[in-house]
Amino acid sequence: MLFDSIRTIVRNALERLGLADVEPTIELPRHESHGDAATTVALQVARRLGKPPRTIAEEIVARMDYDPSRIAAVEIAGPGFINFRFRPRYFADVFERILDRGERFGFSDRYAGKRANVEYVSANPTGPLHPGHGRNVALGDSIARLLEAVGYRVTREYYFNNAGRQMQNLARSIYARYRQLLGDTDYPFDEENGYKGEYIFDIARELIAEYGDRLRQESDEALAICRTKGEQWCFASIRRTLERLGVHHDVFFNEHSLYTDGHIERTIAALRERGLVYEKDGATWIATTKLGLEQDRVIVKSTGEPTYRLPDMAYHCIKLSRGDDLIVDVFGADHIATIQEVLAAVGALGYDTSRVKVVLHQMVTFMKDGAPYKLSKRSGEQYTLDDLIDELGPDVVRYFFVMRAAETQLVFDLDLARQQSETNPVFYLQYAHARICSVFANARQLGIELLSRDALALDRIEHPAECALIRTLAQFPDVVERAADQLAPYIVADYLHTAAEAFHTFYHECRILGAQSDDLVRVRLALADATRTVLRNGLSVLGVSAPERM
RNA sequence: GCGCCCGUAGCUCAGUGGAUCAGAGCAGCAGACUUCGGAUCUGCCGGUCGGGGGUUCGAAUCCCUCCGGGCGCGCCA
Repeated sequence: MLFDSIRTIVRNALERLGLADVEPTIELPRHESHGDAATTVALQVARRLGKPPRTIAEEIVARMDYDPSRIAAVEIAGPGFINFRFRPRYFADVFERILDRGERFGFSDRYAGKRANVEYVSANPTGPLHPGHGRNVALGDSIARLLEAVGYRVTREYYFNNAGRQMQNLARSIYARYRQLLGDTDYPFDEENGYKGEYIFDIARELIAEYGDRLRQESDEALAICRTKGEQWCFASIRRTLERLGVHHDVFFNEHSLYTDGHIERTIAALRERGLVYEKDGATWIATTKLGLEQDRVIVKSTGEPTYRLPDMAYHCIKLSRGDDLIVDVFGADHIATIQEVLAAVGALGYDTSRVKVVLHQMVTFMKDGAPYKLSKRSGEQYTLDDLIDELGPDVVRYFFVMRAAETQLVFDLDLARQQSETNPVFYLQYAHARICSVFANARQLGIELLSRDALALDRIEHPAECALIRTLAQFPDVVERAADQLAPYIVADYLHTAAEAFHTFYHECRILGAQSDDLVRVRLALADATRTVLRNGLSVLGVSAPERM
């Protein structure tokens, strides 16, 4: 948006040079002294033309046709960069286009008509979400919001397994606590595999309230009741936590349905058909070495039960056959081995795995009292994601988890996050938004209305801080698109800081309601309003609220 | 041992598939409107981009190698 006119000017010059096929890249120079826009197109074509880039730059500039009331100077610098300097009129034109987009500024329809599926959280119902899950939750949901911001129709999916060994352990854990609470204090608890959290006692207490001592006679039926009760309790807990973070899934996919629907059978048959399956030591193996991986893996144990890999493969076959244009899996780093096997197998079955994008985030290290704070569901620790939200609020939690690139090992200092509440990056953004809202409240009291684009005297824009703010705002749509393409919400978080900063600087240097003329008051109010839109839309992508006052 | 990720300022991190003087936040130091929210703004301090090779006119960025951290490498999920 910022460089649309520049791109046209450069394209036309290239055309006159017989280089109509070249797509010039226009960039924001790293240093302000290098102007407002720069193109490296002369360097791009230097090799092809066999001429020094500076000479080419001169030829291009000589053939440029531009409006001197918009562009102050075109300079050739260094090895052949072409730098442009804008006049305020140029920024006024850009601002006009920002205003045209209104409330939707920053969002686009670039991928309109496309469908995306984002799978995240996918924690099994064996306990409350722990803080480490927070990164997956925040990352996955922000990615879903980002994709929506560029036009995708997004399905948010949660994959879970409510059968299998883990659930048996849960049931046994609950049953053991149930018996102990009933007075059978020597009833054995499986220290190795059992879930030790306090919440198991809570579930057991609910069972006592509901059934009294009627489950005291140990039976399959009693365990089944424990299992069902445990699943319901855990899912309720998980959903409550997600709700607090503004996260809602459209589809809860039960792994068990893969068995009842016959998908497991069909997948294994299809793999067998391609000669990728063999029997050894009583188990069934997949020959992933034939697909370029390190070693073969068991897909059906000698007991006849599939390993987790097989349903994962079947599940991805289903996801790929639904017709989504993009499938995003948000996983923790511990899934790295699995995802390779799954994609290799599914690819061998003829599915186009290039539609699957895996966002693999590294682990989170929580620091408390200056030391790593170990959090494990089975270690008996009580600290949960819910506790973290209690302590820091949903906005801080969401922001902190997405503020860094997924592949960094996030250090989350619980003490710092709490203390930081005054210089917190989240509050910096929210404060800018609240401040703008406050200006509008004052404007309303003075009877000053926000004017429509056509009624604004945009030629009154001349202050450098106004131009700098417009320059920053104009980048927002590109930032959103880049973040969506890279599935990287941190890019938006980073950008919002520079946007808020540009506004605060503008606010200090330019009086809005006290500007010299009514025209200028209106123009600056419109600038503040556009900034508010950017902040609101940007924060919404991150799932962070934009309060009107704080 | 093998695979993937990371190593940039005291700390946490950017650096858009190479190119015009290595950037930001926090911490530290020094300052700032008689008026729109000082949860703000301005400036300063601070880095042989983990080490060493290589490719190039040019490397934080690409290749090789070593060192240091993380996560995996089950007939657990």
